[in-house]
Amino acid sequence: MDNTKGKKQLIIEASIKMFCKKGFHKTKVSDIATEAGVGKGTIYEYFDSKKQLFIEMMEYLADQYYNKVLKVMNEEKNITNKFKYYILLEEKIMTKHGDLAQLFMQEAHSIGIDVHQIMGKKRKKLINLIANAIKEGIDKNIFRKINPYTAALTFMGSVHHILYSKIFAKDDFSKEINIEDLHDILLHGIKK
Amino acid sequence: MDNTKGKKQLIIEASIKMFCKKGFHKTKVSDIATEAGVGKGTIYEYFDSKKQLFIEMMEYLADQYYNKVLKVMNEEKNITNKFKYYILLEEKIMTKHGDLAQLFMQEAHSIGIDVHQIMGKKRKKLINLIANAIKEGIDKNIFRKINPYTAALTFMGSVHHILYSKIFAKDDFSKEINIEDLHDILLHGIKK
Amino acid sequence: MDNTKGKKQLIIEASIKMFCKKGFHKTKVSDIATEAGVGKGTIYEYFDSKKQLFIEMMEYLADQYYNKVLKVMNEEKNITNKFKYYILLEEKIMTKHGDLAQLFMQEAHSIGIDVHQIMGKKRKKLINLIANAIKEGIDKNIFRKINPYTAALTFMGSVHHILYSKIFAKDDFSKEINIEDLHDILLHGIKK
Amino acid sequence: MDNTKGKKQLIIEASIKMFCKKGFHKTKVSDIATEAGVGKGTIYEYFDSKKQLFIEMMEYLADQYYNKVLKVMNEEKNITNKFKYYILLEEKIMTKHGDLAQLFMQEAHSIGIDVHQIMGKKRKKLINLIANAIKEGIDKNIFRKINPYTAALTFMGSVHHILYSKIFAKDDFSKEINIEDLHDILLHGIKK
DNA sequence: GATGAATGAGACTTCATTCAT
DNA sequence: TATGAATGAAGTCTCATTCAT
Repeated sequence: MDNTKGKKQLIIEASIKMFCKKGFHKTKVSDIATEAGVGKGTIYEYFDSKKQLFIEMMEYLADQYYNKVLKVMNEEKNITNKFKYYILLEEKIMTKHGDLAQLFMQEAHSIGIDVHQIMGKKRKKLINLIANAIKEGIDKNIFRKINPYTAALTFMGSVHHILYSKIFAKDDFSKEINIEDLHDILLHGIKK
Repeated sequence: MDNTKGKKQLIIEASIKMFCKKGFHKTKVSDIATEAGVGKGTIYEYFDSKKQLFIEMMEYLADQYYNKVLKVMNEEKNITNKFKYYILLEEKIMTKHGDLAQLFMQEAHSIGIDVHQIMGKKRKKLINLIANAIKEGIDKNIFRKINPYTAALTFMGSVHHILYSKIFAKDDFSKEINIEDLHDILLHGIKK
Repeated sequence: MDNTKGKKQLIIEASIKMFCKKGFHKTKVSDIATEAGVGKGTIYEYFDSKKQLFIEMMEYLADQYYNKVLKVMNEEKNITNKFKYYILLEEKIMTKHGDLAQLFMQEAHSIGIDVHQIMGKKRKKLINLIANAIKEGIDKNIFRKINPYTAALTFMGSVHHILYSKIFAKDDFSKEINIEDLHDILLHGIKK
Repeated sequence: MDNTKGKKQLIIEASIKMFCKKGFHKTKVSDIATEAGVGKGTIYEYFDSKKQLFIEMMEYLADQYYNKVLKVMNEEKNITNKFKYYILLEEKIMTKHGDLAQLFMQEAHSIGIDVHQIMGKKRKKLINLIANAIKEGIDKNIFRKINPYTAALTFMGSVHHILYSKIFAKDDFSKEINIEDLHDILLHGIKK
């Protein structure tokens, strides 16, 4: 269990904790080593560089995230509920691991990672997941005939933005936002 | 003309260019100085530190952005068109200055700036602007009775996310997204 | 009065104040300019460099100091009293302007000034002053036949060292030192 | 042998050499590193800053100095000889390591170290050492009943000042000073 | 003469990475 | 395999000095 795989995992988990807390540049490799309870040199046994560790950590997180969404989308059969539960899942993730969401968006450029290249495929899979649910809704005549990708991106973007506001920005009005409203607006639109 | 205000402005504009191109950490103070055509020390005549320069630059950009949105919202009287033009404005901004949008979100945390504290007020004003337009739509019986803040945040989040996808992520399907669809979905919702 | 000579004097006096307070390296040329109420550039009208200003300031102080000792030595005719008053003068100077004494000793080396070359002549004059008083005492058969220069240096060194202890070091025992003891020991020696 | 203690010692010794030669401000950390034969970064493994290195170096030197004086005072039993040998020791130290003495007095203020706080205890011990020898002389009825602390400070001050003149100032008359005169004057006083 | 905005050389310090053990 | 002492490249910031006004 404490074999090679175990130690790599240990380091990744320590890096999640530290990178989330302080960001990429303010986290020292030695911080991660201390957090993981290994020597500084050991990190370089498993990862080529700090940057590479960051990339692998991002991929690991993206996988975890995708799997959670996948589970929700597969388990819930009612179309509109799928979207409701997706929103609830996002809320749960962001409340518990919101700093991860920030990490994803924030660091890539400044590190000089082409985040689109790395995360692209995973993101594509995720969007497809949502878009397929929308397609299904269209096919079942529950949804209007709209571009499912546009709709998926719209839906995801709205959810992220609002939850981000609600959880981080702490505007006075953000507090009053409730998940039902969000669900309602996204499903029914603004217009009468 | 080349007075104090002029030189400070010069440096801010050079910093926009460099920070956008390389991000905060990879941009050297000397890079900005060279770009601005001034000496390295001159930067420190006008700004206490690199971090402070970044903050002032962000505030400058936020003002510019707000003023553009304000203009659109004030000039267009037709409610649904307001939102259409808002989307078009965002598309224009992101196409031309998309790297700015990335800057905003990306660097703050890693620099150790409390971006919410700094940008909070400006963000609040912007959300109010959109929310007021929605309120107006509700009052005129054009929009459904929804929470205007939730709607505003939903709207803005969707627009950003989709445009970001369209312009940066360059997914195969993102390319096919068109502004009309976005406008349609946001106004009419997904459900029939 | 506010002519060239006046302004140079103004700068020297400001430099005394600032160099004493913060030392050579921590005093900025602009500090001195502000203190003198002139522009930074003006300093360079009167002095070639910060270092040169420091040297001229030292010479100015050395003159002042010498003149005070000279006055005491000339005015008091009683030989042993000359030494008593010399000690009292030193005490007064060190209490009021002790930071000057520190300046003299401290900065020269670190600035890269050959303090001995600069201050040498003035120091020589001062030692001669004391040595001559001792010679006079020897001639008048009041003092033992000792080397007057050794005695002068002994005398001056003791006075400085003790007053320094008393005024700056603030040892528990230094407080109890009194000027009469010092005078007594230097005049009568330690041995019975 | 080349263990942690050894390397720290190595750096301290290199710093003595360089600080003495050029003073605090003109000595670069890289100078010390080169002199010690280590990398620049290694200095910071052992010392928090250049200033801290200087302080630790001062403490090290003060200890060495105290131990030498202690040895002389303990080994010589004849009271008046103690003072003779003390003078000879000081002469030896100042001839060999006179630049150290300058360092002590010169740099502290300009660096912003409270030298009195740091060196206070060590200085106190040293003065006690000399004062105790004087007390012993008084008890044995060899010395007059004088304040032993005033006498100790007088004695030490004189010795330093004269040796400083002799060794550094190189006055014409300083050359002619001899140790016996100094010893004689300090023990017998000036007055008949 | 007087000014102070502009300058850029220079030094401290950090920290990712290496490598001998 | 695991380690952490050693390294040195790199970048921010300071401040004496200049020079156009």
